[in-house]
Amino acid sequence: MYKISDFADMTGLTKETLRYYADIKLLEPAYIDPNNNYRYYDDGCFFLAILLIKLKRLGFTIQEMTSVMRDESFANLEELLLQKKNKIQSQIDNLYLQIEEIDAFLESGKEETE
Amino acid sequence: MYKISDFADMTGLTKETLRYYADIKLLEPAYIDPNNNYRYYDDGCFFLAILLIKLKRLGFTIQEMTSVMRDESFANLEELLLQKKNKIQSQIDNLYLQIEEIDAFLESGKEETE
DNA sequence: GTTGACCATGTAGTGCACCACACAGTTTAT
DNA sequence: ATAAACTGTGTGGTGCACTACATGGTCAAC
Repeated sequence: MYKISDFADMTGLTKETLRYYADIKLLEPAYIDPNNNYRYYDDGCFFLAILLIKLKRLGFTIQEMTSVMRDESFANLEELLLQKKNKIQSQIDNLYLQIEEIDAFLESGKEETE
Repeated sequence: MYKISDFADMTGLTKETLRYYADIKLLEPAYIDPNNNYRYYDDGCFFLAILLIKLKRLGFTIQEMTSVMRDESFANLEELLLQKKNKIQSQIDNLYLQIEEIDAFLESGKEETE
């Protein structure tokens, strides 16, 4: 069992982030001492934290990560990853549309000065 | 000279947005009556508003639009559009990296279950 | 001249993902 | 036993681009 500072060092997350993740029930401590409310994390939490950090790098939002965490067996992890891929692809498509619109705008500007 | 509600109807921006744009000096009224502080917009403002709305559709942030507006002659508009294109391209590149990472993660998951 | 529509200001709230701080209780080391 | 280091809670702030009030003054129509 690790206290919050130790766990912060282990994971690279800050204590504040851990407190925040606990508040929003994204990553809850394995045990909370009822006497002083100290949070205690264990190796299961560590595994989950590593996964969270990985997902964060993959562009997952807190909400999306919460979906992953709610599914304790991770049976749907692959499905959620595929969903996320589709979301990112949509974002890319939208950004390409913006580029096209900018190109069109640049072209229209040129015509006016011709 | 148009009062704020008329100008809001003309542009499709809300009164609140116009007030906000005035506050941050993105789009200032042509005249402010010193007696009652009423904002009055003119056709020059209308031209600028149309440009702003266009830029917003192209993905420009308020800060980026402010850069455009500061340059009254719009001599640098093309340059700023090209800069924005590059920024969007970077975003796209990053999103592709995220997709690649998700693919790698999916692959690693498959290996583990083999 | 009074009602209703309009205008102003200022403040607070939205969603995201935290960070920073003040204050107070607890634990650990000496 | 005391001081340092740690923990907790709660509140407010960040940046973005607004939106939504509440309150009060102003203008136009009848």
